[in-house]
Amino acid sequence: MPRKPDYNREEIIERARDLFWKQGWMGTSLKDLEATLQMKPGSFYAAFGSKEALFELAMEKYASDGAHRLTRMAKEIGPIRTLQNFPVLVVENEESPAKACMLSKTLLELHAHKHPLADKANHHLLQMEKQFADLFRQAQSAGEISAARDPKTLARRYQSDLIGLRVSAERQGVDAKSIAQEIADNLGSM
Amino acid sequence: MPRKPDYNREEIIERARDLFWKQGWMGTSLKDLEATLQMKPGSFYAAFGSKEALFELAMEKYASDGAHRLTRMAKEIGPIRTLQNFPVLVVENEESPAKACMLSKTLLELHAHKHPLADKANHHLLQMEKQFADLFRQAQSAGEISAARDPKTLARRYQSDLIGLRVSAERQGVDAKSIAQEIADNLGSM
DNA sequence: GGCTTTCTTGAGCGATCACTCAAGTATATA
DNA sequence: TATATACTTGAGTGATCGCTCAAGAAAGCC
Repeated sequence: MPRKPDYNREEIIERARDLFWKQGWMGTSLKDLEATLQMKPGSFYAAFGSKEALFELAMEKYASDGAHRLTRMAKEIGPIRTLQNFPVLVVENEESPAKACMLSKTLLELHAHKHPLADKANHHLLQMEKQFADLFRQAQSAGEISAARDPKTLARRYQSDLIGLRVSAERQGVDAKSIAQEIADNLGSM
Repeated sequence: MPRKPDYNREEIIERARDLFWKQGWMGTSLKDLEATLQMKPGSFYAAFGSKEALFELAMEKYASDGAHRLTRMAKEIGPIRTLQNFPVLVVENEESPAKACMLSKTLLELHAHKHPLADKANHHLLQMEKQFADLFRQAQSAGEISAARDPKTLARRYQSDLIGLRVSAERQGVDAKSIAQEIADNLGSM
């Protein structure tokens, strides 16, 4: 009977993700969203309920897309090369809205305010860490790196370095590709 | 002839620094500042001119205090132990307004908006990097670490790792002290 | 075509933003 | 003590914040 929405919901969420990723939570106003998503306030609130609800969807999309990309890479080139290539790819990607990780940015911006979105960002980061640990475990099983060290410890350090790399990549006058290459090289000699 | 201010300017800047450091630029309103600094808007604007001007002073204080602390440490315990201890100290300090670096936070928050404060944060980060490079150079001269690698490259990587560490320390459920210890240990075997 | 149902539109809500300024108050000099 | 010179106060500025809702437009079913 009724009318269907004029927009593609998934595409809207992706555009919102890119805008939030780039500008942050407080740095993105509803005017910004209206312009980028081509939606008037009424449609926006009918579709998503609130700015916060959309941010949550955007962050989930960010996290799950990242997880899928990692899984796909691991299938294609194996765990150790995935771990080595990932930092380089992230830094080299000229199309992404920002070099820095959206989850880190959200955490840093909202942690002090005890905003629920900060906890959700942390949750996604923990999931990512688990995925890294899995890849290290697989690399050890395949004999690609030494089995002496705890994969969870390796993942924790790897993620921390990756976060630092991605913040550095956001800076001007810093050769982030070199840092990424160093991280990759370090993994090669373990 | 005139009346003197009721407040100590340096102390006010320190309190502003702590609040901005914790809550960020957009996350800190003038109401917040009025409450924390115990200043009414009129006094505030007479003393500092704008929120932005005070943030800049706060960031300068943050940077110069950090630089002095590093210099002092290097005099007391030498360059390599300074580089090793610094990450551990930063993570263990329970009194600091936030674990993450104020400069990184400012950069991430304001870079996309091309806000002048983002450039100033980057400038201070570059100064810090230079100081780290100096410490690596001193450590090489003293024979404490191998002279094979470029001190600037070492500093760049060190700072990137430090930034990652400090973001990680802001998270819940992450053992940042272990990461800090790993960074320190790595420097020991170079 | 008429009816129902949903979507879109955009003016406008109260709250809060960074900031201003006229009036009042305190202090050092004369 | 009188006066000049800041400094402090806080109500109030226009702009923008996230968000609401009544009215109009479009599409599926009879």
